[in-house]
Amino acid sequence: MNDSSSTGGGAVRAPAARSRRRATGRTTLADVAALAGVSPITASRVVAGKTTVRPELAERVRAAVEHLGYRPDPSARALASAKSSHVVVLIPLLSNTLFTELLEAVQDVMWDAGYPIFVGITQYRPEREAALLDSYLSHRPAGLILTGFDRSESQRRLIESSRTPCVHVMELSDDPEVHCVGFSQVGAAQAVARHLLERGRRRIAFVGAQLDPRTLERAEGFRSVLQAAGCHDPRLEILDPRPSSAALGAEVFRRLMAAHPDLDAVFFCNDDLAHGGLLEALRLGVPVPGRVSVVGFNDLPGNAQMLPALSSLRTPRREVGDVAARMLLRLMRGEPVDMPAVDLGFELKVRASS
Amino acid sequence: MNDSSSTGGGAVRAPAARSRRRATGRTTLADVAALAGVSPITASRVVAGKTTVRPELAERVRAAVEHLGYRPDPSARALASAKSSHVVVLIPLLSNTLFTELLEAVQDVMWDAGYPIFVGITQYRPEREAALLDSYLSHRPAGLILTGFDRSESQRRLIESSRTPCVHVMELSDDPEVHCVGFSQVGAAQAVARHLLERGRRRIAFVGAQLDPRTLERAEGFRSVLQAAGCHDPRLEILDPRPSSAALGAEVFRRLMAAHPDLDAVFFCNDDLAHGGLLEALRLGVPVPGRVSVVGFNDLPGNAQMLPALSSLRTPRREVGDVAARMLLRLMRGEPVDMPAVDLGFELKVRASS
DNA sequence: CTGAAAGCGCTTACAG
DNA sequence: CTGAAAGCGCTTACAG
Repeated sequence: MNDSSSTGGGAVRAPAARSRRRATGRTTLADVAALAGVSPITASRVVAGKTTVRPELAERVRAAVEHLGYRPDPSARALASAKSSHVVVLIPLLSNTLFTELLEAVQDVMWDAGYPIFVGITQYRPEREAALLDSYLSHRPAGLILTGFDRSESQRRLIESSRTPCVHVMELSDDPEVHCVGFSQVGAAQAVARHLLERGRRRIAFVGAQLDPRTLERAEGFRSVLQAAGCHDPRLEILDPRPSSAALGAEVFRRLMAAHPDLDAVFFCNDDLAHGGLLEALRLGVPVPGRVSVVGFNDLPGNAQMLPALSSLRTPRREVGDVAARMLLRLMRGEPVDMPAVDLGFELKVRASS
Repeated sequence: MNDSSSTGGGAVRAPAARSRRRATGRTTLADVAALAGVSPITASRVVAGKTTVRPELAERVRAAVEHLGYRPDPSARALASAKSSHVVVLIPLLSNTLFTELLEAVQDVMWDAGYPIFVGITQYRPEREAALLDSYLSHRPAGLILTGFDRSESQRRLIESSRTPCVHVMELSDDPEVHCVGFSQVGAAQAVARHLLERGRRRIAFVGAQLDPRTLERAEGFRSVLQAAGCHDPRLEILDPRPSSAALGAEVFRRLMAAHPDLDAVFFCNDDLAHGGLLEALRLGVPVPGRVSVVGFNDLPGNAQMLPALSSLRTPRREVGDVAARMLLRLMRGEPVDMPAVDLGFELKVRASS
């Protein structure tokens, strides 16, 4: 009941007294200050959570805010302080559960901290990311979360000169100036390769799609281990530029089996590829893991239901999102950060397929 | 080379002449106007794309914008015009490909039109949606895209009173005041039920999870057709409140087969449930479609790879996103919209599983 | 701890 | 078609 008076205030106050007035009808900080009997600056300080206000006054202001249903105007705030109160997150795409889980974790933390997030989809295209960065940076975001490090020198300078706190996710850097949260893509792929070698496999194929930087790092890790074991065959390294999908996994598995009947293991760089491969094995009557071991990557939901259940390298994407968001929050507040690079590791989930 | 002078301008112009000046170093519309030799208002009109400026002046302004690398400040713009230039999209979650595809389509259209989008995840929780709406509306977005109609009267009033152009997606309404783009959830489920009846199935189960409004509408459509055919058995209607997943689909399928050995078809309300069901059938040795037909919903990627390939009802989520975004753009520009409700239909993809 | 003044960068209304 | 003035709602310095 009383609430209605706070929004319908347009008719009550400043009734077209001054002709040039542009009435938006919005409850402003001035309204709050007037009701609390303080100056707008003091009201501003209370609303912004500064502690330099006498408790008694602060209480009066809070009561006024409550009574009027006051909500600060983000635009006015951003204009006056030269800083917006939202966070920008740039990810390659939404069609990989990896990124949606990361995003949800970031959003959970940022929402609690009062920061809405802008999500930009780069589609793994550098020009698209550059355009997004350019556009979003003009909003002067409070913080920035970027996927990986694959960008041009001029973009790095753009970010640098904007002085926007920034955290990179999914990869690690040695540069102490760079803040990042992730795990070793190379190391993760090495763990999978070693696992297959330990299972006695020697003719091991690697299947990567999309060919983004992280996929190439995994290929590198895989290759290094196989070369050291003296069983690396470049013909078993399939790098397909098309986007990752079950259909592609099935297609590649079929081709591999036809060309290399002695194949005894396949490491798919993504679980959806592996699902396709596993189903194709079923279709072809190739026993898994009897004849061929199959391992996926990321360990997205659904692996346990596969036939056989799919072994996969579990990547900590929720944790990455969570830790990265908290780190960014510290940077945004100017608080010290323990370590610029946080390695969250990974875990090989061995199931029936290997 | 020349570009660097536009950003490094802080040292060049207004060198701490007036003491109170807060130097942001940003290139402003005033800089553009000065260089072009026009007033800021004229420059503003050119930048905003108004046609009421003499071509010659407009050209000078555009050249100045180009030369200085001027980018309008969104906050200042929003404050002065009482309108932001971004669009808010509220969806239940990111873990359903349905919504990520819809989102990508919306983003594609809005990006081209120059509107960044804010994405809010409601997690199917009304309180969460209410909080998001409250927060995002305070930014005075240029437009709003909402999933479905399931919200309280007070929220509807909040949206209404904000006068934000709004389009609803995934469901249809009769109300001519309401703008929406979607298809008939009831009709889609009826199509699946009829298809199974035509296949000679009589003991048909329905499996729905999450129990959001659209799932319940599908249950309703399914029920109506089976009742009309005289073969509705309430015990075969499984409505599970847990989130949809392959694991849940597998679990429910196993339970159903154990309790009702005479079952001859299952309609899963989501493809991930159906995938789990199909894999469980393989595991149990239940022939599909020999003994049991299986149909999914949405027709997300990967159905063709399943064993057997999964029949599913294809929903037009990309088209929904695309059409909804274009409709919203028209509303935002105050242009007339042909029809307030656009029904995009659906298509039953019959594959080997039914 | 508190406040009067100025300013953030743009656009709205009003005159010409 | 063009512009001088005022204002959007807040915060930053600067004084007390």
